[in-house]
Amino acid sequence: MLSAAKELNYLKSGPASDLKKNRTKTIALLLSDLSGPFYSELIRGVQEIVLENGYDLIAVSSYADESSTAARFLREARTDGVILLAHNINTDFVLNSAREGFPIIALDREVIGNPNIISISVNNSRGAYEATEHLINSGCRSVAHISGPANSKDSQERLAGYKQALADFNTPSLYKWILNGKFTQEGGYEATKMLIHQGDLPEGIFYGNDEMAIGGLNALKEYEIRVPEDISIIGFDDIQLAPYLRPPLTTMRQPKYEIGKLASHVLFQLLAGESVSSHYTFDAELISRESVRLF
Amino acid sequence: MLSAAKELNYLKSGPASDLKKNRTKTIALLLSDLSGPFYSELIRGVQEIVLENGYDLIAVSSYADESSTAARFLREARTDGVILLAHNINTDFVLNSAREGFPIIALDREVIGNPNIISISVNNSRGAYEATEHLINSGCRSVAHISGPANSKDSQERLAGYKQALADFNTPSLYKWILNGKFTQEGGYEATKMLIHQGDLPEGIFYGNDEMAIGGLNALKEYEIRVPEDISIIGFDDIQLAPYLRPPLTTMRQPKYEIGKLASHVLFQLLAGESVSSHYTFDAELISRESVRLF
DNA sequence: CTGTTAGCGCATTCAC
DNA sequence: GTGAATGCGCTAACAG
Repeated sequence: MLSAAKELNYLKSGPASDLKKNRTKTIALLLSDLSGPFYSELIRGVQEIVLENGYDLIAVSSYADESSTAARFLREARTDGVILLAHNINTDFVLNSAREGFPIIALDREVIGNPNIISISVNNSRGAYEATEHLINSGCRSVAHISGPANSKDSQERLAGYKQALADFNTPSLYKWILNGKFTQEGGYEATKMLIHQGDLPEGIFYGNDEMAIGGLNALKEYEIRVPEDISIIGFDDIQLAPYLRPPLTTMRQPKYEIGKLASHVLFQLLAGESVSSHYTFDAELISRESVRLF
Repeated sequence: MLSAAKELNYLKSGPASDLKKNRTKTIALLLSDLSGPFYSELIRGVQEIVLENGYDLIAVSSYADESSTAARFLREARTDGVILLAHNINTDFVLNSAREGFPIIALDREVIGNPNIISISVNNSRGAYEATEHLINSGCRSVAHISGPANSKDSQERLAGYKQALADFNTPSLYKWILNGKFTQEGGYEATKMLIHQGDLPEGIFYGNDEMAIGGLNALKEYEIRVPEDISIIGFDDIQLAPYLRPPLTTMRQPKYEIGKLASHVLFQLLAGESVSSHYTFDAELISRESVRLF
C-alpha cells in the first residue's frame, strides 16, 4: 500500500528528513555578494572537496547584513557546516552562532578562542609590503595607496604593509596619498580622480584590490595618463579579468583555489571529530604583468 | 524558565522550523556550475526581486548530474521554489519533481504542459540569425559556426538560426564549417584549430557563445591570423570579459539581468496563486565592438 | 498573557 | 521479512 504509493511518484520532503536525521549533508558557502564574479576559483576548490566527501554545497549571500540569508544559515544551523567569506557579518554574530558540532571556517577574519571556528587567511600585510616594495624597486620614488573599507581586516592589514614598506625604503608617506576606494571599481575610479586632481601625482599606485585598479585604469585613461609609462600600478587578488586589462595588470595573487580546498578539508576534519589548528595562513604571490614599468 | 534559556543564547533549528511551517522562505537558483563566473548579471536580477519579497536566495550547483545537490533540491522541495539554469538535469527529472505549490522557472529549456513549470528563454534562433546576418552584411562571403553540445536546446536553436541565415543570403553552407566546441573555451580553441588545419578558412566565424570565442581568439593568435583584418568573429552572450578581449568581442547580448528579474517575479506570482503565462521570450541584441571588420 | 500540547513528515525502532 | 509506533525540535493553537 505504502510501497505502491512510493513507486508511482513519491516526493519526499527534505526538511522533514533533515530534522529526523539531524544532518543535512550540506555545506554552505556564505558570500557577501552572490553576484560578485570573483570567487570562482575559491568555489571550485571548495566544491571539489565537498563533493568528494559526498556532501552538497550551496552558496548563500549575506547581501543585507544581519537580516540576510547567510545570517539565517549561520544562526539556525541550516547546514552541517559553514565557510564564511562575508565581511559584512560581524564577528560577534559569528561567535554567537557557533555551537558544538557546527564547524565554521572563516576566510575573511581571524576568530580566536572558539574551538568550532577556524580561520584561514592570506598574509595581507606581507603581500602589501611586497607589492609596495616591487613598485619602489622598479623605480617609483613615490607610491600612493587606494585602500578598501576601514572596517575590513584585509584592508587594514594591506594598508599597514604598505606603510611599513614606505618606512623601510625611505619613501615619503603622505596622508594625501592614501585614499579610500571601498574595494569597488567605482570607488577606485573616484579615488584615482581625486589623486589626479590633487595635482602632485605619485609615480606608482598600489590598489588594495584589482577591482579598484580597474576603476583606476579607467580614470587614468580618461586623463591620458599612460600606464606604465607615466605611472606604474599594482593590484591585489589576481582576478580573472586582470590579464585581460590594458595593460595587463601586475598584482598580488591570492591562492584562492588552495584556500578553498583547505577550508573544506579542515571542515570535514572537524565534522569527523578530528582536532585541527585554529588558524592557517597563505602567502600572496607577485604576478608580474605590464602595468609596472621595469628598468 | 524557557524564556530564560532563550535569553542567554538560544539557537533554533532551521530545519525543524521549516518542517512545522511548511515553508522555507527561500528560493533556490540551480546552476550547472557554481564556479562559472558568467551568471552575475542574472543573479543580480534574481537577488533583487527575491530580497524585495522578503525571501532568501541560495545558489546550488548541479555539477554531478542527477545525483547533484541541485537535483536533491528539486526532488525534495527544499525551498519554496526553484529557478533552473542547469542544462545537465534532464527534463523528465524536472517534470517528475514538479508538484502543486512548488513553482519551477526554467531558463534553459521549454517545458510544456505542466502548470507548475514556467519557461523563459531568449530567441536563440533569431539571435543566431542576426549574428550570421551581421557577418554576411559586413562582407563575409563565408561563415563557419562553432556550436555547443548537441543536447543543448540553446545550441540547437543557434545552429538552426545560423543555417537559416546562410540559406536566406545565399551563402555556402558546408558541413566542414560546422564544428562542435562544447560551449567551453578549450572546446572553442580546439574547434578553431581544426578549422585552421582544414586549410580553407572562412571569412567569418559565428561562435555559439563567448567562451568558445575566447578560445578561438587564442587559436587564431597562435597562427597569426588577425582579427578582424583576416577574419571576423562574433560571439553570443556578452559575458563580462567580452569588452576586454583583444579585439573587443562583437557579440549577441542576452538580457540576463532582465531575465533574472522576470524569472523571480513570475515565481512570486505563482507562489501567490496568481496565474501566469506558461512561456516568456526575450530577444538577443547585437553589441557591435571590434572583432567584425566593417566596410 | 503565560504555559502546555499536538503534530508537521520523515527515519528509526520495535513488535510481529 | 513487513507494518505500526515513536520522536526529531519546533510553531501554532489552545487552555489556564
